[in-house]
Amino acid sequence: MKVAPRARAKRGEGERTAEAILDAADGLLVGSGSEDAVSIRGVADAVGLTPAAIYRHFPDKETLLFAVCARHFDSITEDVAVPALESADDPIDALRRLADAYVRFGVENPEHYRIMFMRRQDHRPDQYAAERVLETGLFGVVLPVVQQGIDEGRYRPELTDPLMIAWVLWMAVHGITSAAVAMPNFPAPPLDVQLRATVDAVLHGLLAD
Amino acid sequence: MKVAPRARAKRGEGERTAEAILDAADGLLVGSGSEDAVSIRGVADAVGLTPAAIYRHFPDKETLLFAVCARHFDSITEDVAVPALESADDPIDALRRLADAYVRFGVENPEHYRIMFMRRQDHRPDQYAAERVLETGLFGVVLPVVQQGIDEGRYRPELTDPLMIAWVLWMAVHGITSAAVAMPNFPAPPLDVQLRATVDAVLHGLLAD
DNA sequence: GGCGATATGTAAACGACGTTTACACAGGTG
DNA sequence: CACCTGTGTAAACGTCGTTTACATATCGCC
Repeated sequence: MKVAPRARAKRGEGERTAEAILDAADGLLVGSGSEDAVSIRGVADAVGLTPAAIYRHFPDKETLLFAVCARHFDSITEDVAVPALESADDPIDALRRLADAYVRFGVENPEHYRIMFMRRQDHRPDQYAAERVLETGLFGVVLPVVQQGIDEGRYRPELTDPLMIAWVLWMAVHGITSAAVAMPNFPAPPLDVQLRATVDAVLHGLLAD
Repeated sequence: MKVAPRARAKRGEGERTAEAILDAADGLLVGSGSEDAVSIRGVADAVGLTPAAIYRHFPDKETLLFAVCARHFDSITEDVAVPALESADDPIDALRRLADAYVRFGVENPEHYRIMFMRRQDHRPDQYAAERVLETGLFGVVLPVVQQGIDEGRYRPELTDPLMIAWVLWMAVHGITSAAVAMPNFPAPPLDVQLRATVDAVLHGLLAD
């Protein structure tokens, strides 16, 4: 999808070009549903630049891909997590709604999810290391909710570490999401049934009787 | 790692060459720990053939990679699952041991695990479709164990579908394994602690009081 | 107002990759 | 013996990420 050459950006306007590159890359990623379809040359064509020009804005392809996904994932907090929290009755109901939102976001953006959470460590640019993933991974939102549940005495008394509780929950929804992303044609129970059963079981195990 | 040219196989001996190719590819995969390091040219060099000769034995690179991983995964049943079952006291203890073996196998063969369970559907050769994964995924071993637990009345009475129980368990261990494979440097609890907490919680949720 | 520094961009190439095509040859079968 | 087929090679194709050398426009500064 070649496009008319992009007008050269003025000095200091490079950030606009970088945004256009992100838009183009995201468009290719969403449109094709495959990371392989996003090539530097393809992005350059789509944005009206030369391949080499991409490297004025991103050090390599991995960083570009992660930047695309980070933008996508940033929206999950505002568009998905906050509404889920606001409509929840209590800190346990909130977790159920967050789990639902998380899985839905993952299967609706499968290639973004895979790039973010299912790649080799080596393919992860430094600035998207573990700490940052903790935020985009919704951990920052979930932890206070878990803490609130602890404070209200909702969990089994021996469970005092919010990180461990949040981790168990994340692993459960991440398992479902990554399996759905990697094996969408699997003869598995419907996604909502899976999720319901898993969250029920995990919460049953975590909550006080 | 170029090697002396391989003696031409006699008619009908092509299977030996295919095995040598699998060995070479597995060696590269294990040695490098990265799928990217396994190139058709590299495999050809390691086995003493020309790149084009690889295609006499495997239709494409994906199929070769999956064949390598399938061989690796076949060993999990014999070497890992069976011993775990034999040393178990009861069908619930068996599940704990299987979960342990599963996660350990995954983190010890991370690239094999990723290729098998964390790739795009499109990259999966037809013969390694969902049904086959059900076997290599230990489902064939787990299902009877779950059924036995149901028969013994160990699970909550409303849980009557062994597939759903097995699925919930698999999603939990798959979540842990795939997270460990994709993000080994994550500031997470130690793997055994995670696993213990998750399996405890899930089983607590699944089992009768 | 010119000048140099720098941000932005291009043209061309490099080396590696998966794969295909055309060809070669050996060995079992009729 | 002739032929088919399994096995293998040489050479090429097109694509990819990336680098290098070079161009040019714009801004701050004297």
